[in-house]
Amino acid sequence: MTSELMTIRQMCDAFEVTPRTLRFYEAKELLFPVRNGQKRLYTRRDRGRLKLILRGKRFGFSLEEMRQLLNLYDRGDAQEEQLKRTYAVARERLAQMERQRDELNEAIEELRGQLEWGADMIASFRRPAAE
Amino acid sequence: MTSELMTIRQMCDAFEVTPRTLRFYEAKELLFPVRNGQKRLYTRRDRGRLKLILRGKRFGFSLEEMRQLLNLYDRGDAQEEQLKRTYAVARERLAQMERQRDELNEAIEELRGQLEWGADMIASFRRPAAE
DNA sequence: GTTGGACTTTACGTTTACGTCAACTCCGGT
DNA sequence: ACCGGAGTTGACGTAAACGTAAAGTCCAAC
Repeated sequence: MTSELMTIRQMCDAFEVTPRTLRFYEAKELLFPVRNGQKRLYTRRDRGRLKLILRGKRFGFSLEEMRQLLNLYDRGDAQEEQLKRTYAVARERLAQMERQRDELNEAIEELRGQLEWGADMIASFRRPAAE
Repeated sequence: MTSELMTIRQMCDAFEVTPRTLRFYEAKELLFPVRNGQKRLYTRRDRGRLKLILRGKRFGFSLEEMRQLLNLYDRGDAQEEQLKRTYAVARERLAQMERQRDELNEAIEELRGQLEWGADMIASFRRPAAE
């Protein structure tokens, strides 16, 4: 079923993305499907890359960041230095996400505070410069 | 010092925004400074609104949402129904933020998991379709 | 042989919240 | 009269990640 080469539609169904997305990723040099005449055919390598791309997206990596990471390890020269760099990038992103989460939590607490006062919060919308 | 009417620069310094921002908010009908000839003069009302706008931004409200909320309570008809609607909007937003935070936490956990495996995570970048 | 899908390319549109000019206009000071 | 600074309008630019037509190609089925 999961044949060696997949059409764009099979890919879309498998990964829940649109054809536009796959072409877009190709234009951004994230995927390199082979061609059968006009048609794109996605290899196992493309599927692997796409899987990582989507995972990266969940982590908040930009497409450009993913492209760089993928290309880094695609050249086969996955030496110590390169590995460490990827590792560093990932840890940095993790730190960013944690900061973002903390900010979000602060905002939540603040908003929750307003709401707990009940109608007082609403009043603040009516008497803006009350203080 | 905090005179009744403030120039655009005074506003910028007071709220740490750029002139562009204030004009933008005006174009979006969030602020309504009066004019002294060419120049904009911001009233106490504008300052109150701006304060709420910036607070709203921290809560993740879009400018359009803030405009609606402000206008709602600006018409003076802050009746029960209207109040409840604002309250509802705020609670909904809070729920959104909590969902967002939860998703972020999941992603963080997932990424942290990868990192804890150390170099194995990096390896996953080399053997995409390993599974 | 033609119709219908599936696929293709090209290219402009969308969203949000401003940034960044360019070209004025106005006002106080010298 | 002239200059500099502050303020103004208008318009185009930016970023990300695609969406959405428009128009053409290709192959199998009828």
